[in-house]
Amino acid sequence: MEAPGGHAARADRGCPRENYALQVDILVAPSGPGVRLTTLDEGRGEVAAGEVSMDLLPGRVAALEVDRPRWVWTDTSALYPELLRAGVRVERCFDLRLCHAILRHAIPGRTTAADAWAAHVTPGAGIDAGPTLLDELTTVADIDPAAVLEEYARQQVAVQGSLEPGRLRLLLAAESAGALIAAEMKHDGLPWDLDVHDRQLAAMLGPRPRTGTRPARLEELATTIRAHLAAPALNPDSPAELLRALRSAGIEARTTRKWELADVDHPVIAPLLEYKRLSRLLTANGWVWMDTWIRPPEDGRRGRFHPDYVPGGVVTGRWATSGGGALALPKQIRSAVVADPGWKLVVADAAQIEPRVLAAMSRDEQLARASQGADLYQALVEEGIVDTRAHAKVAMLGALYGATTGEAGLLMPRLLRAYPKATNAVEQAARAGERGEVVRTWLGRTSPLPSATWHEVQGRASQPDAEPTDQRLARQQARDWGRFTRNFVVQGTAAEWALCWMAELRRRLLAIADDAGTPHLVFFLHDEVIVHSPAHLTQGVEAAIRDAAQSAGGLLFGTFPVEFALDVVTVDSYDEAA
DNA sequence: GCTGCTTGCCAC
DNA sequence: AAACGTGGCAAGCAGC
Repeated sequence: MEAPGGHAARADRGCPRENYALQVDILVAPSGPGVRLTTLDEGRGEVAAGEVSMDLLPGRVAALEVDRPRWVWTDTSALYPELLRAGVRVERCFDLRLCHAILRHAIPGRTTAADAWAAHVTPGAGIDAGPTLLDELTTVADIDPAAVLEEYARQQVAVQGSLEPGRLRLLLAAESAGALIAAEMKHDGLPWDLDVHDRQLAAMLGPRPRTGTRPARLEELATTIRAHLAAPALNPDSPAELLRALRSAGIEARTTRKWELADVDHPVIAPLLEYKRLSRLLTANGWVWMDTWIRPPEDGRRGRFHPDYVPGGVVTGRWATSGGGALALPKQIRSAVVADPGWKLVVADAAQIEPRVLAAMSRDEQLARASQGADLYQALVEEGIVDTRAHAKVAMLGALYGATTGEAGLLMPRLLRAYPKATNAVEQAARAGERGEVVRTWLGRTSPLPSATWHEVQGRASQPDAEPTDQRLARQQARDWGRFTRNFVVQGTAAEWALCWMAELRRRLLAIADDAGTPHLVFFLHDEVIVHSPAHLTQGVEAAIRDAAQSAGGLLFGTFPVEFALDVVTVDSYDEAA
């Protein structure tokens, strides 16, 4: 059986440093019907090379993996799944496609300890001068081995020539580790109990209906809604129809959004909101979704949900997902995420990760002090900055997202006074964005430049004959981009911390394996992980998760005294986690 | 029938 | 009543 713990056994786990000093890279490049493997020594000289057919590749990789090389290949997502299917895993890789995407626009800006995160001008002054083979790449099949080696060398030079090669190297390593983890998580899948899911749906919607018909509960609600609105033919799923019907019933709604309707006093509102809630559940995670995305159980295991994780899929460096909507797994159906018999889920999420990251990257000692406890928001209350935890959260998120109005806007002066370094940091990033400049994360991922249209609008507004509407539009647009760059630096750095956390965790989990199996990552979402673990190993897993978080903090921010608090629980099903 | 846009809602 | 960042996705709907 293909256990998640199918890793090649190693005698010398847990002391990688010494071994990394003797780093050997093995280049994997398509060649004819198979691949060409080229072993490089530390001076990047070729020491061995050979062709291998695709069907023999997994065996060859497994054999070579004993020496713990770093696999250098163009695209983990294209190659690694096949190795995984053959039961072969690797410890380290360098993903040329992902690293290229980072380096392509990296700016060799001057950085200092105080403002290393901050914006640096020079649009277009990326490390590499022009497009390379990877820019036109749609498939890796046509790249010859020499071109792969050339790209690798280029990237090494780019890193070496940057002003923070250490940070960039860490980012590329983390990004590449993420690519391995993403493929492994897709391969292993998230344990899923189809019966629990079906019961949950039936309890809320009624039993599974024939294809193409509404479940009983939804049909009932639709009838009630039609009666209240005197609209016998109304399809509640059509916003346009619904809006017309609401209006003829005397309800002055602008849209049919739930938060707008929630304030309306009318007997149709309650059943309508209930309809929306259930309809969403049905269309997003109902029986069709179940049939499409859950692989049925086999020999003693539960079913599995296998979403595609897309490392680097979000501009900020967060992962995207594709298929099954794994980015928004509703709380309502998390009870269907159930560990296999004899196994547990260890669920961990980083508490208030973005404020903590902001404290570290801005070197704000005051905010770092607030990070010492488990609840940073509560610390703001205890420090007397705000009066309630809710206010602390609103104020902090407002600062990170660029809120100017409402409660967040009102609380902002207090935050400015209490944490000048942290608030300044995000303000600087926002100002840079408003000017159309590039900003960078702590490890050096750079924000995209605004579009040509954006610049045109700004240009038009600065003409002497500019209309007030032009100027208003330009100001609006500049602020929009400023909010984006403001959030970019923090969200992106938090994503870097999370990548390091996972990479460190993955390494530690391999050391926990025993005969029952290897605890392994089965889910990741921005600041949260789920590890599927044999029940008797969960204590070690919890410790590994905490250790990994501390290591990640150290890797990024050295000795700066910021804490990365976690909420960690061991449960049978995901809904039991807070 | 296909494609792309809009609306609305889920997650962090 | 969206304000305030990043995404994916389903259904409706207009246009080809």
